[in-house]
Amino acid sequence: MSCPVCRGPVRPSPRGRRPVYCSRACQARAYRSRKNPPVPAPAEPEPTGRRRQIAEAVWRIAAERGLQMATVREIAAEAGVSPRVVQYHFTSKHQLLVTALQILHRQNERQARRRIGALRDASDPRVLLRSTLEELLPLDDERRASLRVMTAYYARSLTDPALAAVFLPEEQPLEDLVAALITAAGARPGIDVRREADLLVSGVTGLGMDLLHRRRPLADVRRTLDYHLDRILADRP
Amino acid sequence: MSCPVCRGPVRPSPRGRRPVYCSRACQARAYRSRKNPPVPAPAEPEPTGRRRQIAEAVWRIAAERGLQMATVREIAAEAGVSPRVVQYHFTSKHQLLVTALQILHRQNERQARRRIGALRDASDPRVLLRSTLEELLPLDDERRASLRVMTAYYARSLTDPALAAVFLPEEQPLEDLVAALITAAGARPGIDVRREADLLVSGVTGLGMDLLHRRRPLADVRRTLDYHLDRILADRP
DNA sequence: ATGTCGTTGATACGTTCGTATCTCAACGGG
DNA sequence: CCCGTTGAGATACGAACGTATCAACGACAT
Repeated sequence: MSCPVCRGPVRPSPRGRRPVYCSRACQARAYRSRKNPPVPAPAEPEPTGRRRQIAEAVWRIAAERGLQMATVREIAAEAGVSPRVVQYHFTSKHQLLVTALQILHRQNERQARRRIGALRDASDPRVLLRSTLEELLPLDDERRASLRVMTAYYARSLTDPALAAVFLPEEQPLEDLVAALITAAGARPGIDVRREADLLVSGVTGLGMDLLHRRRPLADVRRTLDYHLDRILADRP
Repeated sequence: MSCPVCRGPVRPSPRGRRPVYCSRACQARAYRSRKNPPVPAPAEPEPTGRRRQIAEAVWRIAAERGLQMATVREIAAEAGVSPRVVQYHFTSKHQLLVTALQILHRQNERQARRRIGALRDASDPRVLLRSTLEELLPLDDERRASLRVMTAYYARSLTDPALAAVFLPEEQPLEDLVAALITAAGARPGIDVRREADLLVSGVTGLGMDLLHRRRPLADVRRTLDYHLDRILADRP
């Protein structure tokens, strides 16, 4: 209950943390003597990805336990920080949720572009189209988790304009891309590329949700997809 | 090469034409649904009274403000009863949410059957098929609200086995119905009815979600649906 | 040596949550 | 007439929620 430097009395504060030192001078002196005998330096691996680190905690909680379990205290524990740190880096919980969705949204887009871009040179347009569509399916743990998070956010966005704004602004670049890929791969005569792209994209979305629920085996989805690609695309020589 | 009825494997025959169905029973079932498309009895009426009154309050709150706003006190206020009454008629909040989902699920099915059944006599199979698919779209306030509620529940069911159990147990009667309706309306040669039904149902589900978000105009969805029905079904005389 | 600034720790505040408890009115059969 | 059962009101309780407050910290500048 006394100042560890000058042994003098410490005035208690009416609120918040109890003071340790009796004055700013004693605090500085304690700091200096603590630093002079230098410790090997614990070396922090984290530069300052605090906001991202916290956002990732939101994703994990939302994917595993649902968005309603993403409380400030849970998020902080999952991120390995104190609740105060969450509070500091995001002005409110709502803003945190919106930001976490924005980051995930951008990352998904970048990830998909990267994966598809890797195939662009080496393979034929049909493989490219198929990969683009499969990008929407929960084919590995990462995409499954991401799809679960996006699903939770989608439901909440129906009653939260700030979240809806993250989903909406773009005007259907995915459908455009799929339509372009169909054209590039060569459509059979009589095929309306736009309408086929519309049903393919929304259909793969729906099939992905069935996969999440395990309401349908993956092989079945693959077979359905193959059938429709065969149907739409002209035979290769 | 699987049975279009039960999806099981088909044993090839040593003589003659390759079998399409895995058993005589499946062949007969396909014939029956081809001749007389399903849409069975209107089923039993829903329970009335306090429990239903409270369940409806849950739906309204979930549709308008989201499932996370459905607290016991809010539900009671929306239903016009005291919180104690909610507590009395449902042992816990979780059981209330599950029950509300079950009732809505059954009601949706009954409603769809009724609406489709009304068309059964007067119109041709193509109209029947189209109406069945449009039943999944938010075409009026009632269906829009219902779809919003079901979407919220779907998201939560990913992390709640009791809710998932309401969605899962049935083995794809909707896809079966659509497949039967396609067969009844007359498919073009080369069409795989099963695969078409799969993509149609999941596609309409995805398009319905786009409609909820207003990410896509209704006329666009209607045109996409028309295109695919034209593509699948043989021309009528 | 002290000041500044971005960051974090510990705790407090006021509210709302789901649920439990206690109470009473109405009713029907013995 | 008593008494057990059913339905519902009023209120309490402990936990968890989002957020607020302020001292302490560590790096750097002066």
